[in-house]
Amino acid sequence: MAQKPSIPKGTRDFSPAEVAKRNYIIQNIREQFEKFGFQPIETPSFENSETLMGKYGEEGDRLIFKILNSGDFLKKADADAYAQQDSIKLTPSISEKALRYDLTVPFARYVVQHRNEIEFPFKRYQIQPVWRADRPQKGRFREFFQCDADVVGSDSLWQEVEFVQLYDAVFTALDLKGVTIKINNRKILSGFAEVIGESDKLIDFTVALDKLDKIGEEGVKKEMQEKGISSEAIQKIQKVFGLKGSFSKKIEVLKDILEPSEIGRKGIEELEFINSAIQELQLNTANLDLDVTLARGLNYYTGAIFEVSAPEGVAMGSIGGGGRYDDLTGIFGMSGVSGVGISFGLDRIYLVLEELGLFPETVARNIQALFINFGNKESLYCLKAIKELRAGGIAAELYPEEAKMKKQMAHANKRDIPFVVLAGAEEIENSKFTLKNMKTGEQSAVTLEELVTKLV
RNA sequence: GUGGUUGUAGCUCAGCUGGUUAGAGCGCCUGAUUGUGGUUCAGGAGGUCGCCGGUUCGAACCCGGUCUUCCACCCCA
Repeated sequence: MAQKPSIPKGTRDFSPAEVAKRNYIIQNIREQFEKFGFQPIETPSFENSETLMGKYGEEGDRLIFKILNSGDFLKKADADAYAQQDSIKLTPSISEKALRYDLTVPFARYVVQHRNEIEFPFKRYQIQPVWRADRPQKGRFREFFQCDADVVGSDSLWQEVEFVQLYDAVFTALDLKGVTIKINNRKILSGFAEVIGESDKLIDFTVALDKLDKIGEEGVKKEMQEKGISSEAIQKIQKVFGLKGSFSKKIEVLKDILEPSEIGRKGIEELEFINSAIQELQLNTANLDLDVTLARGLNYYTGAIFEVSAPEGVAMGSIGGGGRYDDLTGIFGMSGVSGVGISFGLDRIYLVLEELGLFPETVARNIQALFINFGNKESLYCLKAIKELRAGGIAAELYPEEAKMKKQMAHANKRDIPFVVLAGAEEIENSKFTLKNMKTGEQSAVTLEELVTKLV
């Protein structure tokens, strides 16, 4: 009969304490988003498959959760594909909907669909769960929250400058000091590929370069060679591997390397613009760093690429990412509209704050006082007081059963309720309440007015 | 999707090369204390050893499968 209940791989339940902490993060992010002028939208959990499929590359398609058609779906299945055991070919005929994989593509769809109602540039934020059929690991789930802020309809590089500041503002608000905002530019990467004469191998080249800190210089070169990039070509950008020092020092080296490439020079120009603005404006707690090995989201980023890593010493993948995509809405038939945006990984930020003990103690909402239940007459007397307290903004409740005193006290204790109020025959007679401080154990007889002032 | 890893009470973990009734600490429940919790003391409940199958006289332990956990690829928040 009773099967052991469980939840799917990579999903989680959240306890009241966990929800409180998650809300604390969301609240801070939302506050900053709104301060920067972003407005919230929400989109459905699932989209038409064709909206999502093919937007994240082949790998992405594999990781999209497909929803099986309702009804007798096999009747409409592609018989050929089924006979050939070709899952990829069969899928469109048995699944027409899929769970949202990220918030960017649904946003692009939203913009195109509502273009006549939207005032551009449009700054929207969106905080919703997304789903990926990935293999779970630490900080990697199959259902997780993204908190995105994007601007569409503005080519201005000031947007990038604003996003760097937004990252800084959020992590400062969360008291998470020392995060590194890594920035790169797709044009730099294109420049590299151009300089070595391998423009058609841009993706292979950058994917390999992205692994520099993981597999080292030799590993990267080896992988590049395996992808058909000659050692002479690699030699031309040898300096890239030794790139270090300040932002401007790296820029100087890049200028040298990318001199022959027009697109490369353009990338440098953009990075310099952003960096000098940030130098002038200053960041509160975050660091801005140029990282030419950064190559995420290459499928659509065309300009700036952002990634945020946790403070040093915390083993966690990136806690945020983003970038500029010049033709965000082109895939849905609305071309020439540029987008740029960033994302915060709520679940990972949670793990980092937890590890560093950065959640304030006050995140969990709790009642101020529990009234002990001595019976119906006493309960009514208490509820009148509780009504007053609530009207004054104080959270309070009555223990629902006329249980043993010990049980009621223990309940207050386990719930970490700071005060207990007792009102029995004697208190009622004197129009008083006995207020007990659960931490110190002190208790005193007070009037209703005193009760309100003491519990505020 | 590939390779590996983990799974014993609510929690953290013991359990000797397979051998009777599977243990500890913490937590939980009851009482000492029928208007006083957090301390103490006494007692108690709780496990188809992830699940299914196999080998064996006998399996928590060995084998296969499956689910789950974590890790490395891939990719990514």
